[in-house]
Amino acid sequence: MISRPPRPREKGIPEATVARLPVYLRALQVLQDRGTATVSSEALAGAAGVNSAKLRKDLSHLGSYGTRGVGYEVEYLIYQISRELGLTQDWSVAIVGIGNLGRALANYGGFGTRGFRIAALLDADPEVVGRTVASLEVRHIDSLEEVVHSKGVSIGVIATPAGSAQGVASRFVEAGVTSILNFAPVVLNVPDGVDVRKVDLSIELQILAFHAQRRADGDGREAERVGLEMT
Amino acid sequence: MISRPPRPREKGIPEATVARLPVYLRALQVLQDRGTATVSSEALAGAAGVNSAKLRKDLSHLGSYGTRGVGYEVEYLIYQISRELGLTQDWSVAIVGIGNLGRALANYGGFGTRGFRIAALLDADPEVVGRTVASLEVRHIDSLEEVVHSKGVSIGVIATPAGSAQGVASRFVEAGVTSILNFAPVVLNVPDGVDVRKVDLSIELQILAFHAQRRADGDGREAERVGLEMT
DNA sequence: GACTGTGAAAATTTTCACAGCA
DNA sequence: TGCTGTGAAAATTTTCACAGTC
Repeated sequence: MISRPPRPREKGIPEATVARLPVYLRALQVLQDRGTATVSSEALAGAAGVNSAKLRKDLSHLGSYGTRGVGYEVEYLIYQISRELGLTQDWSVAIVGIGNLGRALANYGGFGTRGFRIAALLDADPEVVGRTVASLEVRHIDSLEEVVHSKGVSIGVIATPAGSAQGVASRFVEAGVTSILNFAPVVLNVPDGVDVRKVDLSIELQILAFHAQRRADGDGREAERVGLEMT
Repeated sequence: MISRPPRPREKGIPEATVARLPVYLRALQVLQDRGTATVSSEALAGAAGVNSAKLRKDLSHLGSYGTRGVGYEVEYLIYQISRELGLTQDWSVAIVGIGNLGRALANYGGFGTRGFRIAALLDADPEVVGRTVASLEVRHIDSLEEVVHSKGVSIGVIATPAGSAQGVASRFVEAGVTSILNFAPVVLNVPDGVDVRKVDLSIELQILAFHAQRRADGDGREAERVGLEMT
């Protein structure tokens, strides 16, 4: 145990913090590209869109990587966050459902953000199978299990229609994939130990609509107070 | 004030609750399509992937729409949630950036989830401008302001490359759009009162990677305890 | 003097557990 | 009896404010 490099905090980084680390990482990479060597919590927080106390608290969960009176060394912090997020290794990703969205995802350069590699594209439509997308040949969904094993896929991305998503998820799980990113508008049912995240356009729109309406209502009440009638 | 229909809770629905209402709504619509008239908090919570206490607490913020001993009437609850989310009116949406992703969004049927209407597609590339996507002609980004006003756009969707996103956001804001859904991997800077939500593939992947690594580390420690050595 | 790291307080969110009603 | 609605407790997250260190 003594010869191990001292991993600062083995356990218990709060979920809310984990969700923000990628944002900090991106901000840091922008700074690095600009040649900035050092950054204060204030400045980094600004670039990441959070307040500086939160940023410091978040980073403190990883360890003491800053220097009082100075700030954080950009390169070092990038390395530490990357390591914490598991980006120092490569994750193999399979995308199922090569429709408009799947194609967009496959071609999305940012996918190749260091740490992720698209290992396979799968679809059920014979029309699509065999085509080349993002320099990968689309394979038939039937080969999901084979592909997962041969390519060591550890993250499955589901970009199918809603109706097919649960089936694909179950097959991923069955094949041993325990991380799933779901773009289909359904709640996936998976066993404990499987991590599902969802990205859902219409949910986001609905949340925006709620706030927009609240703003409008507020204006309405404003008008009432001033003596106008609403219709 | 007395002749108004009694709006249960004018104010203060917790943000966490707002974020889940769309999920409940979708689950309810599935139930409705199946012809279910009534549902218990237990059953609806199951379909939405949350626990029943949370569901009941969430719904209690809207008012008392259930019946003790029975459950919730599906149709009525759909109406109440829709109204709360502002889906009983139509929201005009403009999408900027008609690349792979923008096309996917434009063609995404679920967009037309009652309440939203794609009013315009905009792009900067002369190659793309003028083409027809999802039965809409793509217009040049220069007409953003004109389109926002003439079509009454209230939600702007940004699907441009990272470098163009801030500029587009500022133009949206300048034109009076106060709700923005951002797919570009940058933090947008907007004034108070503007609501930005972001959808970010690579952040989601990184969060998945974090948990996947943690599971793997756990297994490692497991192995250690059992006397194996890691390499 | 400047800026981090962090206890402690405040705010928010989740969960519990049961009173109350159909 | 069965299931909602909700106070109260627990857990999590955010914010404050300042001691500690470079």
